[in-house]
Amino acid sequence: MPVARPETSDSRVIAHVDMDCFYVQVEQRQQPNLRGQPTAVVQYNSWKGGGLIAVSYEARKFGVKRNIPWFSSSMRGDEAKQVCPQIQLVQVPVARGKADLSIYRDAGSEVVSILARKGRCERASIDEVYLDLTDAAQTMLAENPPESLEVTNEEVLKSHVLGLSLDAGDVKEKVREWLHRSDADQRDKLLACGAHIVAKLRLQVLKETEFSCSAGIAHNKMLAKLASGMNKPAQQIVVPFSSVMGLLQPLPIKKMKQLGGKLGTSLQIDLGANTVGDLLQFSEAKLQDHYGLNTGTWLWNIARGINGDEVEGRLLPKSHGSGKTFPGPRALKTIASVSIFS
DNA sequence: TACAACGGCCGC
DNA sequence: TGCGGCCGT
Repeated sequence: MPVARPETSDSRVIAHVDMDCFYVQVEQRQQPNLRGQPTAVVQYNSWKGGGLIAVSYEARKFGVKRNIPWFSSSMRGDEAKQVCPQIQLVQVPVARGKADLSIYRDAGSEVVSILARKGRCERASIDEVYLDLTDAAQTMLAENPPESLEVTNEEVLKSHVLGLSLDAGDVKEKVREWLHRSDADQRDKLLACGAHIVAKLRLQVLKETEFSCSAGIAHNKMLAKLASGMNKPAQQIVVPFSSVMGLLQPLPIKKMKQLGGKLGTSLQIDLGANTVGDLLQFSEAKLQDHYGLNTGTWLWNIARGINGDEVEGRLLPKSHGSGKTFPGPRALKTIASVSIFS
């Protein structure tokens, strides 16, 4: 059996790119008069003004909230009008009697085609992309490391660095310091390169598509995804190794991807674990007893910020036309998450 | 409170 | 392989 790389020394560079209120941005590009205005995209407007599926940040200031209409309704078009009378409501196109999201899917493809210039892309949803920048970051570190850059892209200096103390002094200067440290851990240097690359990519996306996005840069998909949502819109954040436990420890268990449902509830009720940090006290065997080998190991790992999931390289949201089936992306995933014990 | 969705993933 | 449960959008 080949020796597996311990996940605890994971030095990949993974970005999670999250488009900002994407459906709204797509409509605002089409109708520039909507830019800067409180705007929401609704589908099925016949019942109480339609369900909100995207809300601009201007509208959010008025308390307009996104709503998953087919799931415990909270706010619909009529209600949005009440709290924000000037809100612009745009309807999702309808084809064959159903909401047709294809214009948004196509707009997402524009973004992916730009991101894919720098690394392997996985479309996680209509408006979210994972990007594996390991190779690009290693190349940059070898050939053009941040510490030797003569001119630094201003955008990367707007990055957030999780755990960086910002009590006093010039924030931008502290970020510059962190990004350009020559004595940093090698893994942090790779993340710094990732931050530079992502900053440029986000500018390029803005230039070519007019869409803004937010991003998280970390050593695995789980952490990158957690981070990308922390500062929206139009911002990015890096998660250094040293900040991982501080991020996870107080995090409510239900906020973790895959733990928002019944499994998360069971962890709270059956194990009394309300934060990710609470999971640390349970042995792997104990978690496996409760939830099976795979899930138990997965839980033990994520509590420690370990996640071996690969960026899969799916550029298209659906697999139509290719009759080709391949054996097992699943097997790989299982091996990755168990490998630290071998 | 359901009402009007859909795709990916997983285990059986 | 197909189906149902689960999960997130």
